[in-house]
Amino acid sequence: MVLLLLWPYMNLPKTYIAKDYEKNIYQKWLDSKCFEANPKSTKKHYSISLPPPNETGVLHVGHSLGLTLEDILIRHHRSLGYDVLWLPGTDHAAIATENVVEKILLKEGSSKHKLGREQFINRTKQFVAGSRETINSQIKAMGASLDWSRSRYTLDDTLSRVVSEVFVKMYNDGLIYRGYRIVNWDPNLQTNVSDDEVEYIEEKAKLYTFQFGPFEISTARPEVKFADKYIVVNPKDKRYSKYKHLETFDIEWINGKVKATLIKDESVDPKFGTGAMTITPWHSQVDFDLALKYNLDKEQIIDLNGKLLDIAGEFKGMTINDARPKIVQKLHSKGLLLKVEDNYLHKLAVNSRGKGTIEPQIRLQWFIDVNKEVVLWKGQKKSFKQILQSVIREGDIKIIPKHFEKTYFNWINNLRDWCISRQIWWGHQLPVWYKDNVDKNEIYVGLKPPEDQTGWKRDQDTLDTWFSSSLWTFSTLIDQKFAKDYSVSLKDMLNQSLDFKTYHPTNVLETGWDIIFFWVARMILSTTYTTGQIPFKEVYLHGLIRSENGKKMSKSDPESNIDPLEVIEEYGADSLRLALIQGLTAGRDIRLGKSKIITNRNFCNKLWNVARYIEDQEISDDDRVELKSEADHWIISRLNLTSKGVIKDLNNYRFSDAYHKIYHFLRDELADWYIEASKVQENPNLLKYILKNFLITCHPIAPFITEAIWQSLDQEDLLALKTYKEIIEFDSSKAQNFERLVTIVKELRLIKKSLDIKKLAINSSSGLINRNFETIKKLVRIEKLEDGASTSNKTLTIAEESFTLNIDNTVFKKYLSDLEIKKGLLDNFINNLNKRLQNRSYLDKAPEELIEESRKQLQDALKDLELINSQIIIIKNS
RNA sequence: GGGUGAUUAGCUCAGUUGGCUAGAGCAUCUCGUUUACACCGAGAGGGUCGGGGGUUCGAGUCCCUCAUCACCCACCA
Repeated sequence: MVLLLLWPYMNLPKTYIAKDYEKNIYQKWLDSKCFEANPKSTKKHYSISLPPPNETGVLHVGHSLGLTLEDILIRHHRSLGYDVLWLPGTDHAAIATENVVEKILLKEGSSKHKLGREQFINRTKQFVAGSRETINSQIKAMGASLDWSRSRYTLDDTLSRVVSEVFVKMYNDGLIYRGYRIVNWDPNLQTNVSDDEVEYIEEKAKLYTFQFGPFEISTARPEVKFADKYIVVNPKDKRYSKYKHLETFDIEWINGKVKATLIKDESVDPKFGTGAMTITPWHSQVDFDLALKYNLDKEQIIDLNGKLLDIAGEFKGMTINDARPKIVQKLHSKGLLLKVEDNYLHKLAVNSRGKGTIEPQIRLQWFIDVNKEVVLWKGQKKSFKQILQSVIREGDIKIIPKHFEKTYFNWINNLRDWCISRQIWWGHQLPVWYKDNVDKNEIYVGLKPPEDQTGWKRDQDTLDTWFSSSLWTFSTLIDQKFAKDYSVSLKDMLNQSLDFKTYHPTNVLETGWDIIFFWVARMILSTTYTTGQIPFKEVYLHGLIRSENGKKMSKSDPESNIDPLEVIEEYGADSLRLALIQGLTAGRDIRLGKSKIITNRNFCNKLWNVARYIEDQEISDDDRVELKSEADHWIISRLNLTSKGVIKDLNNYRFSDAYHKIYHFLRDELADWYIEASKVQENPNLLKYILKNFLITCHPIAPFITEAIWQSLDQEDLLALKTYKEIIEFDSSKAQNFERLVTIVKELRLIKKSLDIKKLAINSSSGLINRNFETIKKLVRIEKLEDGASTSNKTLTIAEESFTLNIDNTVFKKYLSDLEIKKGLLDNFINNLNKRLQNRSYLDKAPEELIEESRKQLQDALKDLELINSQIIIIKNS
């Protein structure tokens, strides 16, 4: 006890326990309103829209990465002196949310249809109300410096208004149409989904070959074949050259005779199976396209619940899975089954939400036309497809990393009309009314219901979630006072909203590459159309986070799954942030495991202890900073380099490089060398200066710990409010002297270590060594060699400084082998340089600075070699 | 079938317009308890940069080719 009291007083505890600080610090930031944007400010502006998480979501490590990168960019720009807006919000996530609520209802023995639309929506609102705060508080735990005063939600009045406005505008421009098209129908969820939401799961299935009149046809899906009456072959296929295009055949089939027509079309692959196939236009996109091309009949076989219709005769009402073997059996009994192959690899289409099997259906749906050239962009009428291509091609928007531009173009080239209607209730209901009957042609599309509502019925469908999120960058910046004022047009709403005028286009969209089609492309589409502006100037794509063994993280595998909330609790948000950017490359997946997080927790603790040490120093009252020792000049030169380098890296999205600079400075320069040196040649005011400036540099990357230390330095203001500062001047020749000192210390340590000498003493007439002798003594743990103490003293020269050592001949000779190795390396290097410098072509073609550098390198190397040689001679002679 | 990315130390990865005597973290090994820190310090070992060819004064970096892995898109009757 007594002993403890005698220990020097320390402000800070010995280890940094993040959770003791982070919540308080975040609250302080909130209280100071330092995250709030100020559009009236005369500073330059910088803005990012947070990709809105699902309101019912729980923070996962993918969110953490996005939040970390965006927060770094945001804080970095604040430090650069910008007025900054980072706008948060949540997405209503139509299908996902409806799905969750339906499951809850199912448990209660209820269903959405039992409740009815209004009650169901109320129920969903209730459910959602609680969970939005959950995700937001988890975002705060990451340290994200969002402007919460501007938080938005996709179902806000303003955003809903904009959704309707854009729908109506597109409809009036003829860009939205209603039509019968093949859609991806999910019988489980009773809705269709967009092409991009369909996933394919590979499975083994049976491939059946049947006799179909004179043709043999193969299929994995006999149950849809009832109404097949078109055979398609390739026109170049010689096996079928005796038959003519449009020739008809009477064919015995599942339920008796059918009349079938032959179609010859290039799209058929003659190498697959028999080269002949039948088509089912109602339940296949490709078949549907063929049917359109040749104007063929289309018949529905399967209903919306996945059951067979009347056309199936005796099989009517059966589900597909039940009917399949029975139909095969029937065809077999009729002698029409020729072959069954078992291991046919087949890709099953499923909904990415809920994994229900997709059953293509023809349905009357709403679409956005991507090919109609009526959209005004840069003074020309273009199609959405053309605009999507041109903004990237012409550099209006830059994608980082660049190679994703190819993926993007590839997707756009294959883009079909975007199906925007969904048969669910949670979301933006279509602003569409029908007179009397849904199937009749009288349609009203408007912001408000028809004035005389008698006989009008609103479309029951809602819009694809991505329709509203595609408006996110600008719909969130519109003044909310306009939401219900229909006297103000959409154009005026934009023009009169200061936030929109100030912060749009946003500077960068930061998101995962997996969302480039869903969201990035659609934002460009909707935003250019509505505002005439691009939504963002740059797109930074990050990769997916994988577990340490390279697998996708999943909650079902708790061994490898990293839960950010657990990590924050145990190691702190900063450790997680640092781990996420260590080794990060744009667009590439990263592996994340505990070890990386622990490394960075250790790094935080190192910073903590450096601060602890510095705070313990007696700082003189005047607070004046002055450079005294060579170490002082050196560390300032390093700090300068680090600080400037980090700023440059962050300007260029080089997060990992910035990380390494900070890591290197703290551990290898400040802690290992300068602090140790400063214990001998004290300069506490400078130490504090270095710490403060280093904290400013680190703050965007590790905001919590830097702020915690800043607060403990008795600072009255918040670190979060500080801007980058110029580092004071230094003398570079003095800085270089210290560099030489470092070389000497390293060499002496090596001698002690490799020659296993416990006590080493040196003597020197060198000014550098004598000025810094106490430092060397401390760093190497050596003694001063008394003048004339021994006649067997050996002379060494390192970094141009000579000194004598008290080692005996046998030990000294062991040092020879070290020197020989060094000499070998140096010889090699010199040879290469000589070769290069004697090469005529090199001298002619290489840039002058480079040649100059080579010459200097050679000079230095020769000098080193000379020293080593003389050293070797001394040792050999001793 | 079309496309993209990757292949660098035992592991995870940097290496920006070619200038490299190829780096970092982790792991391994040796040494060390020096009052900021053992969540520490001082050191060491470890690589013919996937193979082959080419362009160049010069290639980890650019081009061609092969191999392996991962992913995306389309198709799969």
